[in-house]
Amino acid sequence: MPLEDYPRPSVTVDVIIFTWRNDELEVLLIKRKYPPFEGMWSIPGGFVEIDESLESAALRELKEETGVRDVYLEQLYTFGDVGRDPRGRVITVAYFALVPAPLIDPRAGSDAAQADWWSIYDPPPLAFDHARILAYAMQRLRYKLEYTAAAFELLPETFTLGELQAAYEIILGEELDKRNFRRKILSADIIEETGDYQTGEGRPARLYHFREDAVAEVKARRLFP
Amino acid sequence: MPLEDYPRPSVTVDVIIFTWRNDELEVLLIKRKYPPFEGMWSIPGGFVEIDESLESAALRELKEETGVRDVYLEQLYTFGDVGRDPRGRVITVAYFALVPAPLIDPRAGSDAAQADWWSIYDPPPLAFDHARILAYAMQRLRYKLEYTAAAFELLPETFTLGELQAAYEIILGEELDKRNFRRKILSADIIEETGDYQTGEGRPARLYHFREDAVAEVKARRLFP
DNA sequence: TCCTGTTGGTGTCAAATATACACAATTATA
DNA sequence: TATAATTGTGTATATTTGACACCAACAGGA
Repeated sequence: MPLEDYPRPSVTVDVIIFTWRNDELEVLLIKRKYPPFEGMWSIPGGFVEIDESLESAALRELKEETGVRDVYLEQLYTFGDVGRDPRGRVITVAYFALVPAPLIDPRAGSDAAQADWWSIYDPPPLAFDHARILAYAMQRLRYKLEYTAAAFELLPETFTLGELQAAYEIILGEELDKRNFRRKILSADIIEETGDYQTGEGRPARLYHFREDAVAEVKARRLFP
Repeated sequence: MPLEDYPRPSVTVDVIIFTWRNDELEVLLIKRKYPPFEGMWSIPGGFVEIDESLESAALRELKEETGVRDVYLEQLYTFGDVGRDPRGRVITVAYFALVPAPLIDPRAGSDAAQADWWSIYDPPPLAFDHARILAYAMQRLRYKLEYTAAAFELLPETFTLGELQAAYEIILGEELDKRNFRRKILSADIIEETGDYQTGEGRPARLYHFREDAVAEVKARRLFP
């Protein structure tokens, strides 16, 4: 049973990268340089080569298009509707990742595609069915935050409890009680004080950092009811 | 940017079908009639045609190979490692479904492939990387049961609380307290008494049925801690 | 027919967890 | 130095979970 006898779907990978920036949730998008959808924004991605795994392809595309490397990818969903790409039948395996914004300079992509962060709440029109993929990724992110402490992966290395709570509230879309939030996070034993303080308007806030040795454990743990 | 210029991966769909039969969890497998892995058992599936969606392909293959139709499929994961199929580069999108055993006669497949139920706890050696896919599906099923009331989808139309609890216990791999289990299930308001009883050894047991109008609601709800 | 084995069905109390809620402490800035 | 803004803290109540033991109803065999 040969494999190349009749027309078959092509396969791409797309990677949704979220971060926390400017007090809101943002996503990394690239501006398309070629047709179709030339000049429109889209989720970074590209075709899977014959000799690379899906995850390798996702990491390669990400590096080529955005300069981003060394991120932890999680498979999101595979979108395969017939009409989703005007070039022909293309099935895309979507991945997503959470990264701290300061680690990434979107303009470092080696093929100089224009890449930039966009607010999740005010994204540009997107190519293909990428708006749908983005919506699905958002839903998954909310789900993930409800069940785990994943928000740390979005924040910078040190952060205050106020910032952490703000991130949870915006992503989950509901207000949380300050005292209950702090108690839950602190008793979960996944962050530690750095000893430093962040100053600004109002009383200075303690800075915390995520306990890296708790990553694996935390990823499986349920934090919010 | 043409789509057919260089070698690309092929795409298949595989469908893991679980049911509850003979007081255990079973999975539907088919015996391969052609190489590779001729004569070995495998998860039903096949190539995605150019003009059908992934889910359509999954339903079609399922009907062709097992006679099973009208099941609700959920996308599981996409497996795309380079060496997983000896015929060449094949990426497979795996789906899974929960069905009540009595609804299905595995031998009704139109191309007369041999299809049969196998215990999850004693499966035959499987072709390709299907053992891995099956293990992943099992994990997902357990996860699903922990978080929702999905076990109903496996049982026949009417069932006793004893049967329901037994299914949960075997799938989750732990014993549950009878009184607490009943309290939780009944207070969740997702099953109703039929009014009939099932007789047998010991005191007759009330029969219940799942409240179909609660399906959507229940799928999102968390039942076990 | 009655004894026995087997499975079905029920309530309570204690512990753990979640929720609601208000004010003093510390700084920047006007 | 007064004011505005933000951080940081404890307790009481309600809800949920977990542990636990006995009687009820039937089948089958003595």
